[in-house]
Amino acid sequence: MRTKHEPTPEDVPSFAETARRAQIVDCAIDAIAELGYAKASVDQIAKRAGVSKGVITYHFPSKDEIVHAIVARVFAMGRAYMEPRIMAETSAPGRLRAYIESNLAFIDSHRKPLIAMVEIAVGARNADGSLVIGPQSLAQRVATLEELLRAGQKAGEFRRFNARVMALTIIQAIDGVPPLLARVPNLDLKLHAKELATIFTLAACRVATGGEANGR
Amino acid sequence: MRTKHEPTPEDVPSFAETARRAQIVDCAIDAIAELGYAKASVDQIAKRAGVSKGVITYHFPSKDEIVHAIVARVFAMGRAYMEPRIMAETSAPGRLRAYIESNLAFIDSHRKPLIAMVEIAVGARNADGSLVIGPQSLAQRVATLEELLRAGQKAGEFRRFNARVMALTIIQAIDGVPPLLARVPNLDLKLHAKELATIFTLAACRVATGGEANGR
Amino acid sequence: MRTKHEPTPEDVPSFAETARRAQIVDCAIDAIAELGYAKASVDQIAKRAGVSKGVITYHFPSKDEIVHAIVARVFAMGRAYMEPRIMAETSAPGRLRAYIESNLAFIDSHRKPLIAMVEIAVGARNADGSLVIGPQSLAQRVATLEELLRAGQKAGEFRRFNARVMALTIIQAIDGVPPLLARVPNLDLKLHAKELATIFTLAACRVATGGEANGR
Amino acid sequence: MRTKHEPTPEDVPSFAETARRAQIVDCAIDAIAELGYAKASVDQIAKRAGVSKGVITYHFPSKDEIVHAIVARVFAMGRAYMEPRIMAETSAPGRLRAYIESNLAFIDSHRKPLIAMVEIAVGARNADGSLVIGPQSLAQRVATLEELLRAGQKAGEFRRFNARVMALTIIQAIDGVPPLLARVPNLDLKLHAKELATIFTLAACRVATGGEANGR
DNA sequence: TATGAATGAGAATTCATTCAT
DNA sequence: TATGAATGAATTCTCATTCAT
Repeated sequence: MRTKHEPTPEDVPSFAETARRAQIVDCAIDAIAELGYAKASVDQIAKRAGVSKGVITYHFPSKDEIVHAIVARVFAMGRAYMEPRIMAETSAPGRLRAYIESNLAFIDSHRKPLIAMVEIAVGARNADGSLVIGPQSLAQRVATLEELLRAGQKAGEFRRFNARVMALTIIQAIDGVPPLLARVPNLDLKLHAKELATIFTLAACRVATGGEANGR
Repeated sequence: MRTKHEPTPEDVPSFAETARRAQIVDCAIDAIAELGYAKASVDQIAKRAGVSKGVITYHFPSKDEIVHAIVARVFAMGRAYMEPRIMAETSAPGRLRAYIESNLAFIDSHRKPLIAMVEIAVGARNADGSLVIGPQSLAQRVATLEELLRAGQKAGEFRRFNARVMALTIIQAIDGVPPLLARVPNLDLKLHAKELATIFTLAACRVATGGEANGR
Repeated sequence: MRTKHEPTPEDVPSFAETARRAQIVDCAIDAIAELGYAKASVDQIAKRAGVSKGVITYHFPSKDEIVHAIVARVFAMGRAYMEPRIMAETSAPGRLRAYIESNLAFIDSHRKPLIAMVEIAVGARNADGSLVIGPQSLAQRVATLEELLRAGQKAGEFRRFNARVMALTIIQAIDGVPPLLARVPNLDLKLHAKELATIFTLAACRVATGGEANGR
Repeated sequence: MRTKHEPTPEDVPSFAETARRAQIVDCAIDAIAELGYAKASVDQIAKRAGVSKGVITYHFPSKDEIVHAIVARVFAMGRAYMEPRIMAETSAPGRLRAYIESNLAFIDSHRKPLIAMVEIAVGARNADGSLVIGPQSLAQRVATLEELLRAGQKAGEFRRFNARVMALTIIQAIDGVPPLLARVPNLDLKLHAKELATIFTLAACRVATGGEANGR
């Protein structure tokens, strides 16, 4: 997979190598977002990258690995964007609101990658037929949000509810946005984020504070 | 083009014809739900139906028509299931709850068709590249729910909120369920439905009634 | 191929049978002329006849037999049309002119069948790969015309030329007309026939300058 | 889309590319001439070229393009062969004779390509159903020959006749030869050409008896 | 006789992957 | 590293033919 007579340490990819891979991943995202997963052939990706098809297979032994690289990259970018924004808040409702709003803001500023992710989520299968974006990815995100919610319940800021189901529901509502974007491109995501945050704040908080939850 | 003394109408398909088409649609749903849209070839559908590949094309001139038949059928079944259950309620919160719960109940009792619908929604393209399940399908469902919400606002049962966005959000939360099912098959949908209904009741109702909304 | 318990003599086809076969042959001619041989499927023929596909195969065990029936019918009709018109002339040039003009007149009044014949001539192959309209059909027509020409030479009405080649050339010029019609539908065939007749009369008759014309 | 320091023009196909395309066109000609257009599948062409089926589609995105390449090539070769031979003559009868003889000589020395052309002319349809070799190709050839004939009339070398019809007739007589070859392979084309040239020279040139020949 | 469902072979085309240069 | 030619499997669709009713 690598040339054997490499003098530098085996597994440290060169700068050029890294750049090429990044470029290919970018172009693959473009292709998948625009053409759909099924029509995003290696040819199309190569055309967008302005290189020959061979280059792709040189850097990514199989198409699956491109897909995995896309998934890994977008998840990493999402976490990097959201985490500081969530942690900047100190109250549980603040963190919940930050979770929802930063997630949608990330989606808003990375529309193509997220449309591509949706295509991959539904269309891409591993060689054995299993989904590329399987239950684990979701479970991990649910667990993180669940923890946030439970902390709020422990602190008495949230009412008693099934944290697992609430987390799942919030994530579903968020994950529904990218496919929506593919169909309604001029959607106002800021407004949408505010509304979602309000809805779930109203739903999670102790009743008396419901009215205030909407204010900022 | 036909013998002149033909008494029966031209285009009434025979019982056998109808049954075959239904069987093929069923098997196509199975194949798509299990293999994903991309891998659900006509061969696979034929294998599941226990007939030769030619039978499929005999009854459906092209694969696209099978997909359209699936979509039409599932939408029709969904409406048939939900409408009476929603109309049985008289209060706006009751109808909202009925909307959510009957929708998830329908999903629960038709898991495969709805997983197939998700595959189609994201993976299937018309010959011109456009999505088979386009913005119109969504817009129509949103409009229906929006009307329900507005009626509640007019009656003073719901607080003031952007009905369009709320409707969109509710539908998103519901539409997020089938892909969830594909990943977490043992999900408790009854619980999920209750929780969703509570969440959106809390979010939609005038604050004072929030607590009651959860009770039944 | 026939029902066995037929009380009437075995091989006398009933009137209905004959009519059906004629109708099918007609529709096959239409289909081939309009769609081209390759696209003239049994389905298309059946649709034009307003019967089910099975009817076709019932009366014609294989598609090849339909094609052979077309060829036989058109050849027979052509001979029936031309022979009396040729024989009505007594001089050799008169017969030559009658041959050419009656042939083109027949083509003119049977455009579809002759366009179909062209399609068959080039597109149709027997199971063994040989052409359906093979060398024999041509050879027979050439022989007939050759005889006519030789008779004229013997009578001193025609100059000395290679009768075989002249016959071939005339028939080629005639056979070139139907494909021409498919491309130039508003061709004036009467004019064309006159011109052809003149050309070959000039070429065949004894004239003073005949010898020089051949010189270089 | 290409590396920036690329000195060579974008669309100049490599030598190997050109050679492959030529080879494929050659093999397609063979296949069509031997099997007929309908049976000349991509598989057959690939088999003759000794390559896999994929190679064909790699160099020619669709089968239609192979056909168009054949047509373009044969027309170009024909013109290249005939033009100098015609222009070498100075008299109108000389040019007419050269036209006919060089055309048949070209046919004689390129039998397979011309049999293939006939197959394509009748069997090949564009995606929209129109003939691949349509009226324009013919019209263009007719126009060229018509001009030649008119020049001879203007110079007083040819008698008065309808130049359009004469041109059409000559071309038909010539175009009838390749299908003849498919049926009578041992045809003496030299003799045939001489005879055709004589026939049309007799028919076109000013002669004393010309008037009578037309009479009845 | 007639119907129309069923069959299976064969067609074009797309595409991930391999490989020599 | 990069290129682009080559491969062969997979897929959709067409169609002549068979067959039960």
